[in-house]
Amino acid sequence: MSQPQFKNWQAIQAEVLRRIHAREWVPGQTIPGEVDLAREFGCARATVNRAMQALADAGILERRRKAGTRVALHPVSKATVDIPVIRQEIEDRGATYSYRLINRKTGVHPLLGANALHVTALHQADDTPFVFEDRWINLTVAPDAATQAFEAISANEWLITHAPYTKGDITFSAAIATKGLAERLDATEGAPVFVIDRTTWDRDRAITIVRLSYAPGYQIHTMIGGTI
Amino acid sequence: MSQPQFKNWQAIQAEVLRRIHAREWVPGQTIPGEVDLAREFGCARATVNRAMQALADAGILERRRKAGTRVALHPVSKATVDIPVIRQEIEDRGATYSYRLINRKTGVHPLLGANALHVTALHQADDTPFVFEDRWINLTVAPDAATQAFEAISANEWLITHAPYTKGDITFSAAIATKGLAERLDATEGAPVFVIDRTTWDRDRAITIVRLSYAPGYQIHTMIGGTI
DNA sequence: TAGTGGTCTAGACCACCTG
DNA sequence: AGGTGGTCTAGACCACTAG
Repeated sequence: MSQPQFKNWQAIQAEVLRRIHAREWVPGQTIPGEVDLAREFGCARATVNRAMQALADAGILERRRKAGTRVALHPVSKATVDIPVIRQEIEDRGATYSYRLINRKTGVHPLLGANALHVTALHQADDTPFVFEDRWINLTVAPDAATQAFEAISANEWLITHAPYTKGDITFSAAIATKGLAERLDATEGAPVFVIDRTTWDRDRAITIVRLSYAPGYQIHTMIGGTI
Repeated sequence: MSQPQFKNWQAIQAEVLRRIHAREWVPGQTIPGEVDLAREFGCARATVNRAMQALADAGILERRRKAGTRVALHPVSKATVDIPVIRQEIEDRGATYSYRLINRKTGVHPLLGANALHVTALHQADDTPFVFEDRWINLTVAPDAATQAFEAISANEWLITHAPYTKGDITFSAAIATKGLAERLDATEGAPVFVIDRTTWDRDRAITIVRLSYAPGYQIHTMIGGTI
């Protein structure tokens, strides 16, 4: 038995990936079970399981009890996008962060109801407009927000420490700068604007709904398969 | 000992999340070690480890040997975006997919070198332009592409099964439809266009570089914390 | 209903890092 | 230098589901 030994799950993961890329295992094909692989690799089944679960999380493999493990037919690539706090996003670029509250008043929101707070603000990088924030906060869920001026600290930042969420919806889209938005962002009317709409929830109650309109030139960068 | 028992890692994960949301453990705070938690939860340390690793992957916790585990100070939310094959993306919307090759010729690309293939094509949903694909393929890495007409099958689809990649860079941005692009997409000049630039690699060799320009109205939707 | 992955356990050793 | 997380093991039982 001169079988090479694979003693940790990362090595097993790499070997499985190698076989897929070398077409020893092709998409759609069922690969050997964990017991067989453990024997072949000379390790415990739990170690194989660890490696295979990581690959299944990444979308490379599809696993089902009884049916076994198959190489994914449509490798729906999963890209992980980091959604940082705006302050940090600006400071990570080596720029100086500044914040300016534009408006703050209570009102009625179609989804959040009557007890809602509407806050608009501008985040700047080196005193240049970076992103315009248009936010509604549910005061029923986050009553403390009613006592916050949001002049020194942005709602973006305040909410993180005062109203943790359990889940959120995010939508990325492209839009055109309207006249009003163009003035806020110091851009020309009709310029392309990257827009992020986000709703965050505490269980089933919506905490806040925000639209972030980024100044022209903004990009979101991410990687795929980088960690595997 | 009337301690509630947490017998599986999901239950432990839920309990940890509960304590964070209930502010029993606040951001920045070091939480008890795995041995202590295992004793408290009445389970094995490996089970606690499983739960904590999942939370660390999600960005909720920060773990370091010797230093211990802390609640993340800046919960850099990680949103997972699925990047499906265009055909599937259209069919998932209940629309009929169709594809039309626009141009195909070899040429020189500044990054891929002289042995490159340039392919432009249009993907349609119910015969309406959906996304314009502008792609370069490295023929040194994927020589089989030279014999492919890309008339019946799109390069987007062909590459998946014929040139698996190990990693990729992705950039999302917003742009304005130029005159030429507007004609391709059956849109008006100056309309907002969502753009995805992607470069995929096989180890250190770039396989393909593609720009996908989506017809106005396109959105990418994703969730955050949905799986936790 | 039988086979496969999902998970737990108790113990062990190791790698890393902070103090 | 010592404490913490990272990982492996051998064995066991359970949950799901294809045939």
